[in-house]
This record gives sequence, C-alpha cells and structure tokens, in this order.
Amino acid sequence: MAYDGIAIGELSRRTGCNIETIRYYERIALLPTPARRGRYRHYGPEDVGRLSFVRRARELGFTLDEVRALLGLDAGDQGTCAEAREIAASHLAEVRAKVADLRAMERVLADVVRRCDAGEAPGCPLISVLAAAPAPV
Amino acid sequence: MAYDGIAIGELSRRTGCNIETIRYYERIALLPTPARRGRYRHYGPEDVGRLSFVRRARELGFTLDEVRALLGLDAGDQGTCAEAREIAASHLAEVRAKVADLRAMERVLADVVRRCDAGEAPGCPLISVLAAAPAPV
DNA sequence: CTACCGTCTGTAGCCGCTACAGACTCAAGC
DNA sequence: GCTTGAGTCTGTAGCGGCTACAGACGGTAG
Repeated sequence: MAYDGIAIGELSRRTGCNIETIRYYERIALLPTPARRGRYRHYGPEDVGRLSFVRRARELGFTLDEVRALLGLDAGDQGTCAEAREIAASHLAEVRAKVADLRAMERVLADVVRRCDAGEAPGCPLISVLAAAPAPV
Repeated sequence: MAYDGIAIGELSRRTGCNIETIRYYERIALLPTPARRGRYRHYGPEDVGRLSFVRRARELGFTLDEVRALLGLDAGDQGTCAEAREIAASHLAEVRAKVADLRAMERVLADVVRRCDAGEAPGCPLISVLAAAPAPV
C-alpha cells in the first residue's frame, strides 16, 4: 500500500502549526501551493519537512522574511552557509538587544514591586515612577 | 503674559511622542479630547503630564490596556497602590517569561553562529538545526 | 501676495497570525 | 439510502500599536 499523503489537519498535527496559519503561509507564498485531492489540499513528506523548518525558525524568532531567505538557500551550495550565518548573526544581535531592553524593564519593575511590598512611606512607587520627570538620557 | 498652552507639535517634542501616535491615543480614548484653538488641538500642562506618564509606562512595556488601568487609578485613594502593585507584578512576570524565551533563542543562535565560525565539517549548522527533527519536548 | 510650515481628517498599511461565517465533502453508522 | 458529524473550503475582518500617506486648511514671515 503506497504512501498516500495527508490532509491539512494531519499536517497541522504533525508540525504543531495551526491550520489557519498553514493556509496563511500558503497565501503569502511561504509555502508552495499544494496538490489537491478533490477540493482538499494534499501534502507529502517534503511539505511536512518544509513547514517544520519554518516552525523551528519561527521559534527561534526569525521573521517571516528571514525564514523566506533561509528557505531560499536551503539548496546546499557553497556561499549558502555564509549567508545563513549572516542572517543568524544579525538576528542574534536583535535578540540580544531585546533581552537588554527587557532586562532594563525588569529591573525597574522589580524595584517598584519590592518598594510596594516594603510599604514605602508616601504615595505609590509605581505611580511615582511613571509620573516622574523624563529619564535624564 | 499668561501661560498659553501648546499645539500638538510642541507636545510631541516635549514628550517624545510622535504626533500621529498622540492622535491615535486620543482616538482610542487613552487621552482626553483636547481643547481646540480654532481647528487646532490645544494642550495644557496636565496633558503633558498625562502623556509623559503614558510614554513611561509604554517604555516599561505595559500594554495600552494596562496603561489605561494605571491612569484610572492615578487618583490617590487607599486601595490604589495595591492595584498598581498587582498590575506591575503581573507585567513583571510576563517580562521575565519573555526574557527566558529570548535567552533560549539566544543560546541556540549563539551556538549556531559559533559553529559556523568554527567551520564545522558537513553542511551548514543553522540549516541543520532548522531541518532537524522536532524538539523532544 | 505668496511661500512655507504646521495642522487637520480620513483611510490604509505593517506583522503574524486568529477567528469567524457559511458552504462543501466524505466516511461511518443505522 | 439517509443522516450525522467531523473535516475542509473560501473569503473577510479583527487584534495591538502604531505609522504613513493624501489632500485640504491655517497662520505667519518676507
């Protein structure tokens, strides 16, 4: 009994990717237009692979455009790895910047909450922080 | 010469908040409908204060709904600080979760880039990571 | 009087989905 | 055969939080 391919629901289950999202990816041409069995989309193993690739890239925070670029160089030629490295490195820089931003927020928030718990004397620490003069750079 | 209020451009300059964003905040009723001088919006010091408050809350990553809630309790009564603390604490938890997510991404990405730079033997490390079997939990 | 800046309204776009409504297809059970 | 239910289809609109126009009007300096 020959391998028969799967419908969108099964693809969704196997990749952990929402059905609506799969159709969305198709619409924006991140995934190729699939074969049809009657009116229904019909997927093979290579579709499972490609979508899993997309999902993992998304989990690493790559934008859809970056994912598109990565998919484009999946081929395996010489310069490919260097390009992939570039994309990863610049994305890594962004991730680190975001972490730094969030850390800064975290520090302020943690301090505010701590001061609340300490029952600071006059007024609410959070409101004070927000109402304070603009940060001096 | 009496204090005279300011136009939207000046409010933008003083708060660091984009003009379009100010109008957007007004549209979603985060800021009150301002007075008009002729056809032009006209702002007083309390508007500068309120918008600065909003901006700082946004810089700390509060959502606009959270900001709305915070503005709502700016009044200064008894339970206010406890409510503010709640909002801050739950936001802090979210920030920490986001940091954790990003740290995980960072680790993987940094490893990939490092392996690229090390000139790993077969294939591209990034592509390999993305093409690998789904993460085992 | 004209040039130019600021401001006005209204609408549409960005990203990455998500959530419907309303129609259809298909296999299993009675 | 006939019904039921799950799955799928297309198309459209919404989310948050802005941002970017277009095209008209206002106010002032030269």
